[in-house]
Amino acid sequence: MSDTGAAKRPPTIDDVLRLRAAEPLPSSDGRTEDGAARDGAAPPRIVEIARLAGVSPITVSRALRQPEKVAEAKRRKILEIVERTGYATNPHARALRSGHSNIVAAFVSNLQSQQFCLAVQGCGEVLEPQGYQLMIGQTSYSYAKETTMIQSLREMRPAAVMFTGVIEIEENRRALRALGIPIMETWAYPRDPIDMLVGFSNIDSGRFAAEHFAGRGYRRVAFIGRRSGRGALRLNGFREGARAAGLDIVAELSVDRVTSMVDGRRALAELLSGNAAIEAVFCANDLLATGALLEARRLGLRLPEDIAILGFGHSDVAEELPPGLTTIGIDSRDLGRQAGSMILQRMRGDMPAEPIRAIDLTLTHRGSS
Amino acid sequence: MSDTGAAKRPPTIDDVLRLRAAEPLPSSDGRTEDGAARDGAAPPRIVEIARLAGVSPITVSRALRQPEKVAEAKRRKILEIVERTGYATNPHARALRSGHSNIVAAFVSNLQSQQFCLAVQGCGEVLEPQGYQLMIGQTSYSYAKETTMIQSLREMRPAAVMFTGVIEIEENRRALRALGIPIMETWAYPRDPIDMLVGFSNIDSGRFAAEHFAGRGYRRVAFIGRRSGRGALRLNGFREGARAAGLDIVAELSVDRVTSMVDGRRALAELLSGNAAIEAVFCANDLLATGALLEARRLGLRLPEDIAILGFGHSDVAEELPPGLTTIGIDSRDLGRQAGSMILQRMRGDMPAEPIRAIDLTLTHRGSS
DNA sequence: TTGTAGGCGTTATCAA
DNA sequence: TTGATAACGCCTACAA
Repeated sequence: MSDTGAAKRPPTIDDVLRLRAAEPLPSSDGRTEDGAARDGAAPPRIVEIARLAGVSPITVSRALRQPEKVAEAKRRKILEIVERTGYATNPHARALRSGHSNIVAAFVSNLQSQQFCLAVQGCGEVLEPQGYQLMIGQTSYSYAKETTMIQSLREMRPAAVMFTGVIEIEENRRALRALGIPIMETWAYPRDPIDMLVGFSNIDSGRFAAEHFAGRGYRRVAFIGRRSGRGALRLNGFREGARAAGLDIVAELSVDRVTSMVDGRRALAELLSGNAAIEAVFCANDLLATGALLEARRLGLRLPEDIAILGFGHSDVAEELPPGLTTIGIDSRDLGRQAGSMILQRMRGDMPAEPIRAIDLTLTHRGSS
Repeated sequence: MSDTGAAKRPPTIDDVLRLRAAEPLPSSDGRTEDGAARDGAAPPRIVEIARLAGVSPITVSRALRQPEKVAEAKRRKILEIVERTGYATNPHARALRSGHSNIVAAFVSNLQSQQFCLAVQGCGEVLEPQGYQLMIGQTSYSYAKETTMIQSLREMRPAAVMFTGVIEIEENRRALRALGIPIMETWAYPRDPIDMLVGFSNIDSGRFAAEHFAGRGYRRVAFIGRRSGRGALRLNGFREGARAAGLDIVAELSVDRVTSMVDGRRALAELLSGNAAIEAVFCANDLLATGALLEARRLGLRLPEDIAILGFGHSDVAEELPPGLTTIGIDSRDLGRQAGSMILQRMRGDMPAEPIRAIDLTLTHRGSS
């Protein structure tokens, strides 16, 4: 049925042919007298701008790329014509000749993660006004896919690459380095990033969690999370912090899947079915923590009196679920913005004074702990 | 602090210079004897493949693009060499010469929407294995941004464009049509899509909601949602359905912002503070519905006895929040996949028999209604 | 400060 | 079925 309220309309042959009819070229060069292109006409080329300005094409190119090298009056005239005609450089011709495009490749581990998307958005906010286009790809946490995508970069010739994560495979690290362009890694704090980094220590976040529990007077604590990747780092930090603060980690529950809250529900149920009396649980991410929180409420437990729950990720649902989830995390959009501006600086040829930046971890305290 | 546990390390000059050292070219043409490129070497070109195969470049090009036009033996040899050397066509040279790239532009209204991201993912799943790259942009529900991005397409020369929405501005519709490439609109069911459509009727979803309420025996119903865009369509359908089923719409609450659950909380609170006794509320999206559900529980209301709540969007949180949110929606990933395969068909030059496809709306019944 | 010459890597066109 | 030729639009290198 149609949104206009009419009965469902079978597509007519007109629908099918409409596109074919779209491109009549009324005048010889498809352009009005002032050089502005009309719909359906080929966009203006640099030679056209040059002709209108009475200069050579290379001068137009310079007026756009290195304005300081073109005489004031000419530059103004050229830019005015560019504006009027809506001229835009053909990015493919530029990439072909100059060897690099205006595309910045951004790889997220998972498009479903609000935090990763926020980081990419932040990065785009900085880069897009400068004429760069973000090309977003999803690695799906798969090394194979990561490798394929990194290989495809050789031909794409992006101006820079950014990841919501760090690259661990040495071969991929080498391939990226060999591109000779700015590479940004994020979301961790490795000893030796490929090129640039805006990250935070996952180990610290575990320590932070332990310290928080200690400060609130909990002694018998537990961990839920993955035993690989970032989860493992958070666990290591949690252990360290617990030892330092004299806490007992009475249980560590490893989950393989972290795809929905159900995984967190199950994990908490399993944890509670053990013998150890648990006062507080640190969940390595908010999806697990949210599931755990819901399960605790379903079981009629009071939070935080019967059990305290702490998550990681600053997810927005966390705020709304009574009694509110306490969560450790970063400002992902800010991470993206910082990454974007460092990338920008590098693309302009400057080396940032600090190619490695740390983002602050913060704890948002709510009712669950 | 570092994830390796070491103390925070100030970046050394090595960090800064590492990238500079990345590209030594040990042999004259930076390539091993079998033609395979090494890290840091320029990737092989089509002439190199042609030389190795003892044919002309154009034959290599044909072997890749129109294999049926190349003799069996030659084709096999060429493809074997392509495989061995890791040759990949330079996309910029191809785009420059042929006039179209392998990029498919995908515009989402909002990257934070899981449903939109799912649709884009589904589309990518179909297109990427065929060698197309998805370039994702965010319009932020802004006409200005939409217009800018559409203009930039003229130069990007994508192979196709997809939107999680429909284009309303006539100028943008014309600009898109003038690109002469497949255009895919989604998420609604307008009378006259630009080119292709995989959509569903937002009006129908409102009718569906009213019918559901009628079937469950609710009489006094209400609506929460935006008065513009899709929200307005859902309201129209809800009104129609209510009239047909003999329901009383005792309140229609318009919200301007739908950015967090808080908006839904507030809306329900406001609704309940009115005089009308309300039995059931249809919320135009799940974010609002989730907020409303939480608010109802906070107020100690029983769902669905004291108040029934119905959402739209099949969001995943909806499942987990007790007593479970009843929600109308579509399979977004499937929408994306269908869109992708129609786009693919068009890019290959075939016209799909049905350029307009309807996606089924389904209702997932849970405890809230 | 401006311009000339030429080529980036591929594919359209036409000829054989 | 294959190849020669030229051109896509721009920018690097060099010259004036």
